[in-house]
Amino acid sequence: MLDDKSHLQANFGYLFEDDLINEIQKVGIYKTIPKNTAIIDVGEYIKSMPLLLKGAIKILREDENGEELVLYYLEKGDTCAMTLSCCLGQTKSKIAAISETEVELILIPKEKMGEWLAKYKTWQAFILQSYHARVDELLEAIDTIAFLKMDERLFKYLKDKAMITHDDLINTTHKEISDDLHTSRVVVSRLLKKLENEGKIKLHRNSIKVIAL
DNA sequence: ACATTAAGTGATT
DNA sequence: AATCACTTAATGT
Repeated sequence: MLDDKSHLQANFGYLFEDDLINEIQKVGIYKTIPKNTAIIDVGEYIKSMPLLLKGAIKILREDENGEELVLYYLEKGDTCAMTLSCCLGQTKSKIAAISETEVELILIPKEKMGEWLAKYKTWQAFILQSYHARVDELLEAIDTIAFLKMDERLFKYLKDKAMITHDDLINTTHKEISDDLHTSRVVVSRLLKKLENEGKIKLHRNSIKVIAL
């Protein structure tokens, strides 16, 4: 097993005091999750809150038919705002989460949430800041859907994806992209072709190289 | 060689 | 921008 204390300190040490770090280490459950794994599904009850140490998680809205739409990504140092409201309100999750890369995280039992809010100022600040950041990202997602045309959305999607994986070579299919953007594969293929002709990307089977970052 | 899956394209709404 | 219908290309068995 890896030394999770040092991981914790590296990612959250500048935010939390030692006491809190120690307590997190004591009650938190350290987990490694492989790439492309469902972490939370719509309708599930959430029993613990994740602190992301490494990797990226895709957060998406999903309806009962499995129709989906990507909202935003979580990266290291983040936590999921939905779990905050779910933990406090005891409601079912209204979003789904899938690991985009291999992910390392620490699960905090939900009982500790409220306790730490009162006990540690740094925890309170972290939760508030995190909530704020997620709301901002949600607004950005809404703007993207409402004001950007499909071709712009697609290019933004590719850039975001390259960003979070730190790799300009994206391994995915047109079908997967169309699912994430909630459009059809044919549309994605056409627009990707256009982007390639504009010299912004290079297409291969099962992968896309982003050129204009 | 054949089947399967990914990607490209014209035509229509 | 979505859908249909079809083609072509790549890959697995």
